[in-house]
Amino acid sequence: MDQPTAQPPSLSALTTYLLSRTGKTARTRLAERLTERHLRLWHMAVLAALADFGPHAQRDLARRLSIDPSDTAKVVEELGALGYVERTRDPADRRRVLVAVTGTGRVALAELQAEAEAVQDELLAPLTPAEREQLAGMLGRVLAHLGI
Amino acid sequence: MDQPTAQPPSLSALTTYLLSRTGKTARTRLAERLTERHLRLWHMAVLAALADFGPHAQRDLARRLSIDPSDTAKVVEELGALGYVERTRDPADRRRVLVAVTGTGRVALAELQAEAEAVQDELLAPLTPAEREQLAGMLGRVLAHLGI
DNA sequence: ACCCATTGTGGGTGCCGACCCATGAATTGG
DNA sequence: CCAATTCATGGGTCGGCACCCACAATGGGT
Repeated sequence: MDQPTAQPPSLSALTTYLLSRTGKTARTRLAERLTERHLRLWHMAVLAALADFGPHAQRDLARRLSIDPSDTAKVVEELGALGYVERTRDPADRRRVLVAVTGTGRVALAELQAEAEAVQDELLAPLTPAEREQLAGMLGRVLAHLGI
Repeated sequence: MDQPTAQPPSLSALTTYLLSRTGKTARTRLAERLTERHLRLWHMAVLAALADFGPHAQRDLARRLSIDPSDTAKVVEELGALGYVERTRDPADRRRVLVAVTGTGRVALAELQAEAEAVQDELLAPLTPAEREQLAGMLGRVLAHLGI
């Protein structure tokens, strides 16, 4: 019966591996919930950036999130079709397109954040609240150190 | 000049996001080093499983690592071409192919583990040794709880 | 007025991971 | 001994992500 399903210890000993693995399931589970809404992770990131920092020229959006400008255009186009963002030509520099989140967009973002928190509760179930804070703090420091 | 590059706080507040992000860079950096050796992550996982648990029928390998059997065949084939594993028909059940790691394979695996540890040092640089232990412990518990 | 840089956009490529199906060889169960 | 099952394998699909180039519109500098 019981098929041996344990993971190789020589992998489990590597924090690189543990990080990659937990990160992947986090990403996958969140992505699944976004897919139900016909969105991908970049859509959420763009919405968040606009909500947090206000309207952006599309170029700046790309730079901030380090996405390819060409891909940014596609994501913004899709968000526009859903009514989550508005695009207007910058009157001062008519090359630029100013992207701003709409009310609908803010509502959608709030829902997405709720989804993310739900995933987080699933995932971090075995950790105490104090540990979750520690974890978040350490990950934050790691990312900060990477200049991300 | 200074382009605003800060990440949206409403994302950074989500541990799901932090996990996904750190996990991704961990995965990416390790994958880069593997690519230099014309390998991918699954190759390393298969080698590790064979080294830790001894020879496997290909099917069991697939079940243990939850890869598609078809993909397993391809990975094993590539490892075989490099001389890292040996495949022999199981005389007891000639449908099965027994896969075993070779001496060369063990050497290669050791090198890959060293690479992984190097990545780990890069990544976790801002953490104290005690914190790294905590981190590894927490991630281990999270994965265990997921039944992975 | 002219050249050059910037911006947005469309189109395309390549890689990877996950998946699925069909087939042939071998084994097992009734 | 026949039918159903298991295994390995080759082939293909699909979505996501990152990247790149070309082009058209616009703006800035001199």
